[in-house]
Amino acid sequence: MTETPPGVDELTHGAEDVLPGGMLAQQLRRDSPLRVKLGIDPTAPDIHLGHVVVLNKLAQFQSAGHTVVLIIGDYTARVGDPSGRDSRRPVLASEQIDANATTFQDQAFKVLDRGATEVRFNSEWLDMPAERLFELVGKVTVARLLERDDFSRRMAADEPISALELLYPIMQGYDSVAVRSDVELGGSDQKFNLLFARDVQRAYGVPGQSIVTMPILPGLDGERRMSKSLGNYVGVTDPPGEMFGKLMSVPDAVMPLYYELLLGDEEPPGAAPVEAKRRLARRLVARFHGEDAAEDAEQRFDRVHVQREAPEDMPEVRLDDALENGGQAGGTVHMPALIAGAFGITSSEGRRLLQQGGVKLDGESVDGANLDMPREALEGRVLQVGKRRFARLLG
RNA sequence: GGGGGAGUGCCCGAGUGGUUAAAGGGGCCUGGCUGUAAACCAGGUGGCUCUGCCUACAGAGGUUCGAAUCCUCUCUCCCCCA
Repeated sequence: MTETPPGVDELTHGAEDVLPGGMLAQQLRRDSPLRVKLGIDPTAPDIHLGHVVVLNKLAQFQSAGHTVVLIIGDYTARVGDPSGRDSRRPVLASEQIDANATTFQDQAFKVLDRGATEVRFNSEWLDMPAERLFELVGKVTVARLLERDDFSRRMAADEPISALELLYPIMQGYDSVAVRSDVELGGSDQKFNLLFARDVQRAYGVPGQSIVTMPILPGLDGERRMSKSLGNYVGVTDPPGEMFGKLMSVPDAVMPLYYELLLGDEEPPGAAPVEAKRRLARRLVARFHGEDAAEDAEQRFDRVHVQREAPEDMPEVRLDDALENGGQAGGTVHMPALIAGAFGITSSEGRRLLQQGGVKLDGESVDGANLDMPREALEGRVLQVGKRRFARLLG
């Protein structure tokens, strides 16, 4: 019985799957650092906490001395991966993809060590002549591709599968060939793709990688996976206050997962749920914005939500700017238009909020019948919509 | 190549000539309760200079006093057969 090499337990801690069994441990016994791959398609411009789960794990490998290879899927983003989705993903415009690729890197390096990371764009090798593409595609069978869960399910349900989608796992697999990856990380929804890459690697006569998948982080709704398009995400570049607030709205039920996957820690035992959540929010904000910002964010939160006061800092809105057509003659301000201008909503929406009693001035509800108010009654006061939107009105 | 089916508001999904800005559900928003949790209750959810006006049921035409609903063409998607 060989000793388990140091590191393997930690490196697989929290993982959902580590396959094939025992392989990673074996790889770790080698003297040379492993090449650990992560592919990200820049389909949305922000990295959120869901990505962080995997990035954390990657950072762990990195600090253990392994080489992280971050692949920006600028080419595959044009293909569209349907994993975990019911419908096909729209193909993005290239300019959009390129722009996303840039912000993606910056954000990924909030978790990873930039100096120790090899960044590659997969257009580098995937943008190949048709002849070579045929060679690649010729190495795999449709049957093998159709083993994937959602493909077979969609086949069975008579739902469409575009040929392009079939290409996706093949290309992702070729990434592994191109960068000679020893290990690939990903979310558990990527399991098939990561395993499939092994086939592609072997078809090219190189050793197959081992794979480590991480559990999927639920979003702020506590139900569905965290994703930008579902709007249930916390971006790593969200401002401290927003990040704190969003985290405080996480359902209790998924809090243990947040602790586990994002902090690699247990929820503090015996703490009241609010307290536990507060610490979670505090720690995560500190991680991305620093300790000071986290403290400010918490104080601001208390002020607004515990003491129910207006925050100290809030956007300032000039009455004239908010009212494109200016106030009415006679110094009256049309409230729906003001609300719309101040908070970037439509005036119809502003009107509804007003009529439903959701609008306050200096903390006092505005009578919904007051569609027009004298300008003097507004200048210098704090306009509030709902619980958390504030603006200071300036003449 | 042939045949069949479908395109409705953020999403799903009713509606098949007249109180239809369009049932119902989901989501979301506001209010209540509260811990910006869950659950629950109430209201809202196209736009606007709002007791009214404008724009909307894939797109363009047409029939009609009147169309999301009927007709024509176009576009898109799905299925089956080959």
